[in-house]
Amino acid sequence: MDERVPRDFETLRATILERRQSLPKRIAQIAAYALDNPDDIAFGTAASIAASAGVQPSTLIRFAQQLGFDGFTSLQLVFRERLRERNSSYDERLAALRAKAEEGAGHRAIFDGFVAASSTSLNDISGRLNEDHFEDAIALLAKAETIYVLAKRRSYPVASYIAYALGKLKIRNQLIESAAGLNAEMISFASPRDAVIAISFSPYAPAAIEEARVISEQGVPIVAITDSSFSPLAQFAKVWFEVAEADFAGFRSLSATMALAMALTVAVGEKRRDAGRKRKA
Amino acid sequence: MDERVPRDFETLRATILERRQSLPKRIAQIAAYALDNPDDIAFGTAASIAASAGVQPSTLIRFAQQLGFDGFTSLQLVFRERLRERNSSYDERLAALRAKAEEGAGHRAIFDGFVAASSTSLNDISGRLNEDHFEDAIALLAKAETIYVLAKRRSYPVASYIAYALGKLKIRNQLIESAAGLNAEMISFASPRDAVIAISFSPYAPAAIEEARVISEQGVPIVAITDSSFSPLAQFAKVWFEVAEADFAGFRSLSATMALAMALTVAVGEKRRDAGRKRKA
DNA sequence: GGCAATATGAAATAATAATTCCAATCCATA
DNA sequence: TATGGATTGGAATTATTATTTCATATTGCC
Repeated sequence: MDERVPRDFETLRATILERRQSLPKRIAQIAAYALDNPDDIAFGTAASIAASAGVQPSTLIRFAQQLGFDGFTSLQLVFRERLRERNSSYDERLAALRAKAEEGAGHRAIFDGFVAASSTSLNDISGRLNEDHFEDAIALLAKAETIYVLAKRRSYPVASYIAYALGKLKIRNQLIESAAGLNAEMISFASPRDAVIAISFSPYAPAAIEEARVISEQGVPIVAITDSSFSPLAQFAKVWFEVAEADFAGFRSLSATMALAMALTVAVGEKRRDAGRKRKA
Repeated sequence: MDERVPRDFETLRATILERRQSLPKRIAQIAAYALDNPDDIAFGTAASIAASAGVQPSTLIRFAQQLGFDGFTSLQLVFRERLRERNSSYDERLAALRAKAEEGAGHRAIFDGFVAASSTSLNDISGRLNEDHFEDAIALLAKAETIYVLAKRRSYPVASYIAYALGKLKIRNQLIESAAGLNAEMISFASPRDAVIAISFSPYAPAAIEEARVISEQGVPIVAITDSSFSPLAQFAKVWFEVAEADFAGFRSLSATMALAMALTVAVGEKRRDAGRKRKA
């Protein structure tokens, strides 16, 4: 007990991670369990925790001792303290954030700001998603041969995630990228039997708008995700969604757009699976 | 024990308030204490709580019995459960949505699921961001000549957003992409005066890990965003963040990672501005 | 492959904590 | 103010739980 014993959870966590390599098998097992189920450690008895983790109570005590505690009980105190702090400070933290962000102080405030912006955006979209539009968009995309994904600059991350997800769902798709300068050719392959997911927010990237125009003139239906009815994207789209992302420090959140994009993608995948099943039956 | 015993904290609270008038003095005393210090009830022992409340342990037990519990222990369980639920209410909501989606309950459920997964992730990260690590990461990145951004597959959208934001903030950066197959060369330019933001989640893309290894061997400091202490990325990183993203329908949310990434980026921008101002003054 | 050091399992033991019991006190009512 | 019932305090008892111990197994090393 003369060594410096971790007194708060974060230190404890760090200590465990640091020593992980050198811990014996069973001790490592309980170490992993502790980090995964901190609540169980906080409330359980040595016997119950040991059983859940698949070890003997004595191992649990040895684990505590290796960390410098004099027994399981003192180790448990750290886990309990963590729960206490977490719950008591939540409301206070939220109030403090607003004040802090106002006076532009501290990096933590920046982080909290982005979290708040994301939460706000999610909260907002969950209340105003138009379900009819959503169904229309899914139907439209589900019958497409190839789904083209079109987005530039700020929206590009969303496009790349859609492309990734479509790929994982084995849905043919094409991300319209500008690297090789072959976008025009890529677009020219699109036919009315395909479909496009286009994403653009103010200030609308000119390239994205132009490509959307061209592709819609080829008769390819477009599902658009954009930020207002005045968006140039909306006029080219068969179906469009309005997503209002909150911003912080000059950067808008992408969380609502991401959530909508993922939902569209997965719903399309599901619809296709159902259609395939029906065709067989 | 045949009466209906309060099984959740809210019911218990209501019951206590209702009967408050008719309770004997000492019992009322412990009742007031319980509502004022629910955490103490959750964590303490009968003796310690009784002492804090200024009563005898036996009174505490009588109090529990008057409420219909068969002893202090069962009363305490309600207080403990309350602490647990505080943390897991989002999780439960998410679990309910997952179950719904499983049984094929409409496309709206899919959308709600992704929104819930994102909210959960944000909620989670806001409580467990390590501020010291955060500051370390900012300091490390702020003094880098070039910031390299490394992420593959699912994490790639985050990387592309970071690159976009760094660009807007006029911070020199290089996204390590695989399109042209020149990654090795790109990486070889990195020096210890640069820094890397690397992002990878289980199952870790082998290319990402390998590139992180090489670049760290060149002495370039790495800031990693990953999902567990067992991540191979963690071992190469100077600073690393654990982000637990909730998943839905097989796709994990990116919202927490995005929020952290944006906060890092903007904070680095701010730190550089401050440093520049100081130099001039 | 054999030996020492280390780790683990299981049961015995010690410690701690909950509960019960009974005498003392309080309080309302006659 | 006397009396019965309810309430309370505090110690005794019982239970639960943590810890220790020791025999057995495993691991690393020569």
